Amino acid sequence: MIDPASGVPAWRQLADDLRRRVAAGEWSPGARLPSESRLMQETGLGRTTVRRAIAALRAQGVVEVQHGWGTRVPQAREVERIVAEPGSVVTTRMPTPAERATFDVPDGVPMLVVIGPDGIADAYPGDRAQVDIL
Amino acid sequence: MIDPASGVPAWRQLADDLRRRVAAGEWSPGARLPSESRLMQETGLGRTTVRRAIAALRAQGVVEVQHGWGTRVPQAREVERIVAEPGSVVTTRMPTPAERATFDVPDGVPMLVVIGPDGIADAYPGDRAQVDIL
DNA sequence: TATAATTTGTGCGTATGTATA
DNA sequence: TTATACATACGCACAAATTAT
Repeated sequence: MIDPASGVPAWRQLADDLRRRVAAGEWSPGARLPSESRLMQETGLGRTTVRRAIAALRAQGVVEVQHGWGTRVPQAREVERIVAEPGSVVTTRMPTPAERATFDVPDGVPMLVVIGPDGIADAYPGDRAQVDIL
Repeated sequence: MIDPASGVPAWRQLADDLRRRVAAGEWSPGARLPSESRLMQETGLGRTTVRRAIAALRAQGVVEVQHGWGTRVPQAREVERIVAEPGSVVTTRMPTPAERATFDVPDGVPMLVVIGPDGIADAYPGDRAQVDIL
């Protein structure tokens, strides 16, 4: 799984792998991800490397870490995670009055706009969505 | 170049190829891309298929098309195109007062926030930036 | 000014494969 | 299984815009 000769840092390979598995729904929200020790065993990596991967995922909001308990996918996921295909373009703008009405977007919240490879644009309220690039 | 047996529609393969070549700077802004007829010759595709690929790129702002002249990379590119690495997360929010000052962001313009695979976040004014996923 | 060549815009019909009812 | 709908892809013809001769 982790390829030391690929040129990609090991912590990044592990983070990428975990991010993909979270996006695939391997762990339901609230469920515990493998512990640091377990990840060390499964991957053969050191603790520093494993922790660095998890730190990156925490910063991205992909996982939550609770001291003494473990790592989990955020429970009530207030943000929808949109997986952007290669060939997409992501922009942002303020919502139109129509979008404010249909999505019930609060004042001061921008929209995330994903223009797919087919040129079709989808807009999501910025307080409830984020785009994952896998 | 275009592989009919790949399962990916031919127009999408062509669009992806052209998008990558534009991002690589193969055509400087204002320069003319190959005409529809040329792309038909080079790829062996029909005109409908070639035009569909270009339509997708137009919708994404990757190219501009001028009737009777041709297709070009937008001249004065008012938006900065950020290429997002796999493993990144894209969100949006309104700028902080500090960002408004340093970037000179007009009222009502949100920020595009790219959190890299390393967990480091970069924010760009939404009216001057968009994220490409290659 | 006029003409021709090139290029994109638009509309038509046809065929094939795939997903859905 | 059949029928329907949709996406993809091809070919053709003509209109409109641009540029060079």
